[in-house]
Amino acid sequence: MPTAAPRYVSLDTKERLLEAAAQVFASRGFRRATVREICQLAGANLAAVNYHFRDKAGLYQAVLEDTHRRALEKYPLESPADASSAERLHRFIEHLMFKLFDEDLTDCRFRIMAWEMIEPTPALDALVAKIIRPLSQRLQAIVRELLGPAAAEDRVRLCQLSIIGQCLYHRQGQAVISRLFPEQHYTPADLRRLAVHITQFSLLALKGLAQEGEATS
Amino acid sequence: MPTAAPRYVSLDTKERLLEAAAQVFASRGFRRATVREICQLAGANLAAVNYHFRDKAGLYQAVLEDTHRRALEKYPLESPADASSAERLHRFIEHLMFKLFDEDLTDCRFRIMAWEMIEPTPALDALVAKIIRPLSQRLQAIVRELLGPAAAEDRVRLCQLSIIGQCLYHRQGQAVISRLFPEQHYTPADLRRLAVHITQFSLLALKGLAQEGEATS
Amino acid sequence: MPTAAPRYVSLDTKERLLEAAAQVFASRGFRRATVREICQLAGANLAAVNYHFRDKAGLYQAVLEDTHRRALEKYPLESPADASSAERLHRFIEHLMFKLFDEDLTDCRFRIMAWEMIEPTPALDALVAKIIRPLSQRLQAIVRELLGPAAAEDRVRLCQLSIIGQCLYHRQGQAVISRLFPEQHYTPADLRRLAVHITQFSLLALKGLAQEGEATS
Amino acid sequence: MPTAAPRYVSLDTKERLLEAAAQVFASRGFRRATVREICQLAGANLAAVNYHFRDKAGLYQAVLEDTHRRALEKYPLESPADASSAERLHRFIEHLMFKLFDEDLTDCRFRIMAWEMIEPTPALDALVAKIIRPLSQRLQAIVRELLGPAAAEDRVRLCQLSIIGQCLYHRQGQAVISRLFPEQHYTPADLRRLAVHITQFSLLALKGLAQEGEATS
DNA sequence: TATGAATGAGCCTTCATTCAT
DNA sequence: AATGAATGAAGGCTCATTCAT
Repeated sequence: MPTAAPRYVSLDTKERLLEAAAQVFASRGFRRATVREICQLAGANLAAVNYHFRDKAGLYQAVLEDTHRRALEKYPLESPADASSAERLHRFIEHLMFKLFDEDLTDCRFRIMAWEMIEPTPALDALVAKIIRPLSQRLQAIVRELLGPAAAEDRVRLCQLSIIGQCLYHRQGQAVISRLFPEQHYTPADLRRLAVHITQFSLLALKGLAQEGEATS
Repeated sequence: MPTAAPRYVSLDTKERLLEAAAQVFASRGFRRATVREICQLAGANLAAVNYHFRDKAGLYQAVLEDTHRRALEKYPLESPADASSAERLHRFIEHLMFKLFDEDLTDCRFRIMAWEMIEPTPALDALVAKIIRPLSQRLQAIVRELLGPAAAEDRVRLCQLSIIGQCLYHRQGQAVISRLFPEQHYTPADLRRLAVHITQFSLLALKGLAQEGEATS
Repeated sequence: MPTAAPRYVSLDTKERLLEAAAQVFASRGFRRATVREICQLAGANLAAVNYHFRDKAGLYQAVLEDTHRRALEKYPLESPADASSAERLHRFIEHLMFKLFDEDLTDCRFRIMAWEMIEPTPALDALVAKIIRPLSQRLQAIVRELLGPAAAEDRVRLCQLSIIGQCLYHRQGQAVISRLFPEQHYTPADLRRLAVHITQFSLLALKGLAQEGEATS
Repeated sequence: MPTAAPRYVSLDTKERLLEAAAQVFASRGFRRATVREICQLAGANLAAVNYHFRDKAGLYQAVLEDTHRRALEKYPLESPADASSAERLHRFIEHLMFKLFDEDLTDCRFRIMAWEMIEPTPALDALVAKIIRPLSQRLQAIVRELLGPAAAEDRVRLCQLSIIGQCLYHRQGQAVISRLFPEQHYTPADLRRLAVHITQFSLLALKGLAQEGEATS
């Protein structure tokens, strides 16, 4: 009778690989990440990636799935429908900002997504379907509430893109921003302030557009 | 009767190389671009890059300089100080949007810059100094006018970033946007509409912030 | 019945590489030696050098260390302090001559050093520290004994260089020597004769200098 | 009637090339010298070498011939048979030492020869015939005079090699010598002192051997 | 006569992957 | 189940040389 207890021996390496890969993929993107660096960081053999995940691409896929699963466990789909739409917009933006600058990497989906935007891989379709579209729909609902039912579909979409754009630029444009404005930092306190600004900026714009819409109709 | 006009025959290879490089660098970034692909596209020998530009990095530098020079010829520095600040904001945004989506590649600086944001090269500092900072200062002046003299430095900066972010996202997030919103296109007409939206969105936000500022003081 | 003895099969490539590299480095020097030739001679893949030694430079380093280790095994540090200084000088010279012409390549350090003299690499400092300086000090002690305690530092040094020079020239000047004097060969017997000559030549000089020194003082 | 006067226009480039090549070949040897560096130093076009000398090898050949010709003009074959053999040995050694360390490069044959010893080129045979053998014969004559007529052919040859070896080592072993003995320099004064040492060392040895030879016979 | 331009061969290195235990 | 060893493809670069004026 073999040992009945499950053996977690080999999970170790696999898990370490996943963790190391998440880190490397998040900071370098898929293409610039090297299997070597990942294995080294994980203290694993160079061939371990191919053994456990068939492929560099397989590892990437696995990282995405793993991080998604973990994120769902950690942040169950919250839907505090009771809060005001303005409040919900603020929370959405703050959450996104913190994710984008989360050095902890327990959930690196957002940073990896930033890479996928620049150099998409075959994994992008799945990412969009599983992560981005749901987020987009939540944002869309908030924006629609704020614009009023009369707002055109186009208008809602463009506003949504305006909001997301403001957030993402701070992550993707960091190299430029830090050169233009060395005084701009990204401590948690800064991120909170930033979220407040973007929320305020967007709310004012949305309210203005809502009024214009009414006036027009 | 011999041709009196100078013959630019031998300039060809160098120019073809520059053009091909602009294209490849714009679509792949510096690191992923390969000298081989550039030479192949230009119909030139692999060693031609070394001969004419010393380096892959030298070629990159040359592309940036060449494209900058060409851009200055094509779009001389306009300064219609007579227009209203709102009008000037609109023109700034529209100009930026058209640049970001200029498939013509006579001026690929903006697309290359999008790459530099993600994986900066030593050329970034020069790019910031020569191209980005001047643009930033023009935008800053406009924003300050709209926010009023009482606005804090910080506020001006964040608003500027909010505006730029809205514009850039359409370029950098295209892979995601096209999946989320297949109906979103980027024809010249679309770009014009987009510029109008971003201008409107930002103006409303800026005006709102200006009023709040006054109320506070 | 499976073999109980450990199987060194997989050590082969690395060792073959070391051996081939020793041969090529000894005959071409570091710069002119090509990884290709080494790999071909070793029957190994071109990337094997990178795998096992990281670098061409790493392989070079490894060759030097390996050959040094092997040499120490083969010729343990002899210190027959009982012999006369003349006798010790003779042994020193003979040993050096044999090393310089050891075609066996189990110890190619001396031939590689001949290259390092011409085009030094970063490895030279270590070579001097580990191999040359100890030898030099042994020779210096012998020379000092023969010159007497009154001899100036300078004198000892120059005599040492005169002795080494006589030995090395036979190795480094071989291309010229074999053309000038086709009758000059380097069989073991010749080497022994050569060592006798150099010893005799140097002893006479040293004794003469010692007497002069006395006369002067 | 074309211009009768000879045109020295193009000689300039050719001469500059020869001079630059001498310098580069002397300091790097034939193989490590690059056409690029030579042309750059000469301020000439990259193709100039091939145009004027057909080949890198052709340029090398030309340098050797040119330098030889110049040397003959500058130092006509002196044969001061009146001086004592000891005196002539001293002059021979001092002359060689100065040549080996002549940074001026009007006559770089000796430094190039040092390279030919290490990595011979097809030019070596000619070098030996035209330069080295004559020198060798002069030295041989001096040595024979000092050893006396009874000395065996072998003995004369080995003594000759001992003398040359002492001289050459200072040039070829410089990388090692400067590490072992930082106090050893090669100013003209040092070279004179060095020549005195080597002469003294060798004379004592030769005299000793001459006496032994007499005693034996 | 002389040269800017172009070329092909070769070098070292890195990378993801596969093989053979 | 896991890994040390090995591999082929590709990348950037340098070099001596040739071509076309």
